Amino acid sequence: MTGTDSLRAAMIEAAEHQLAASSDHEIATRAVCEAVGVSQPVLYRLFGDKRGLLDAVADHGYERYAALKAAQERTDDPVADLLAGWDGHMAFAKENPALYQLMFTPRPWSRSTARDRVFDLLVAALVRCAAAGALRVEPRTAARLILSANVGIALDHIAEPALFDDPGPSHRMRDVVFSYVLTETGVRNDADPLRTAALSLHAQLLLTGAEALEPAETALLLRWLERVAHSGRA
Amino acid sequence: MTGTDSLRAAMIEAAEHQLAASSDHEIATRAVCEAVGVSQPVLYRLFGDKRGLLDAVADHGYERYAALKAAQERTDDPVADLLAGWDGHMAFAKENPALYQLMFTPRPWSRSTARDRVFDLLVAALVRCAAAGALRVEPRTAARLILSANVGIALDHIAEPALFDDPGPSHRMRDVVFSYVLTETGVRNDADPLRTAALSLHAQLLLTGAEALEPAETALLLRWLERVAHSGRA
DNA sequence: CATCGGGCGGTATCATCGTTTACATGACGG
DNA sequence: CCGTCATGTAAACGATGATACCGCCCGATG
Repeated sequence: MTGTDSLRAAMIEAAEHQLAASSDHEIATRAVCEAVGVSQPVLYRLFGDKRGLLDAVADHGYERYAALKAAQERTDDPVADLLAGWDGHMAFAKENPALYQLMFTPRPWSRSTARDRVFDLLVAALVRCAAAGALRVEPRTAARLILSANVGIALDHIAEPALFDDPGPSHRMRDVVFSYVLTETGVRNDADPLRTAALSLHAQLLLTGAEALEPAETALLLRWLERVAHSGRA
Repeated sequence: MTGTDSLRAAMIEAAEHQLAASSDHEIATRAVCEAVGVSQPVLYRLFGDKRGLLDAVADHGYERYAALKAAQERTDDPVADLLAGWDGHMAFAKENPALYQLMFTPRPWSRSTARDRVFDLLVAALVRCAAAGALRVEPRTAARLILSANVGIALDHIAEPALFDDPGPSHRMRDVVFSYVLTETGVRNDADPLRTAALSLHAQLLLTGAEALEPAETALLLRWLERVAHSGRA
């Protein structure tokens, strides 16, 4: 029992290691077998297929993902947990790009449940938010929205890893989707609404002008709007 | 000249066709060569690599994508064009799942510019919106947000193609991200943009105030905003 | 206790794939 | 007329995913 199981685990770990080390996000069944000192038929006995091995690697990736989540979440503020969960998701993608794509990118004929289980994890966190009265839509609906958006920017960042250093896009996306999903009390909008409103009116004034104001008033208004718009920023 | 170019095109088309027909989203260089009646070295002469062929297929996919966009957009309402562009993107993903993943999923060592060019296309559409005063953030920032979200749900739908029949999640995501990116006038287009911008800033000033302005200045600004907001009204 | 049978792993091999080498042909310019 | 380049072919090489077949150990059974 434990013999074959530990062998399974060893092969999965070797496969995951080689996947992370490979430059083209691919693994060779031979190399995995050699790494654990067995022959290829044992791989096909244990996993049935190369795809079976990859599915197992993806599921094992979910275990690590879940462990990372369980280690950091569970404060008394479910909304804060949600935000931290988003950032943790991005960190996981940054540290395991190949494994991340294996887990969250559609693979034909895949039987891995990693993505579904991450979805369920997210639903659970959202249900806690709903219990706190912070959720505006159905948890599964919100989860689909959040997970898709999260995967979207994560893949964007993986394609251009330099972007991982700038939390701007990720946090922007995060706040956008959460501001829809959560109630007003739950929103942590670090984008200054006053500033955006001022910018919007500034643009509109430049475009169309305002007949209700004298030209001098409009000019002074524009300068005030600039001061408001640049107040909190560099 | 045209000979090699038409050969190139034929191989790309054959590769794209076989990619769409393959069950595992993979192609074989041999099969592509046989389909056009040439030997394998010509493939390596024309594309250098299998990856080169895939890059060419992805770029050709962009051509079809751009053609589809050019055929449908360009009304006089740039915001409506944006919404139609989102739906067109989803339709493209539904009809060409394998090609879509080739274009929008990160591939190591890929030199395809398909995704970047789609990004530029989106930026252009957003600049038209900004010229109409409907954009609240920088076009490139908005484009990154929109494209990532669009790719996110598109991949979600590709993983579970039954979801393509329900426009709910896609439109929800679309409205969420657009409601952040566009001004109020963009999502509810019949109102006077200047008036709504003034109303928005008025509300924000009442809520939070502006540290960049003196209290007297803020008071005068509020009265001006009221005049602007009620200018065109009955 | 002797024997049998089935899990468990190894050896050798196959089919296919991506890629390259070596060679053939045909056009074109000096 | 001949060399050079472009263009294409035939054949092969190494690596890969997958398999048919053989042996070994070990517990069950008479």
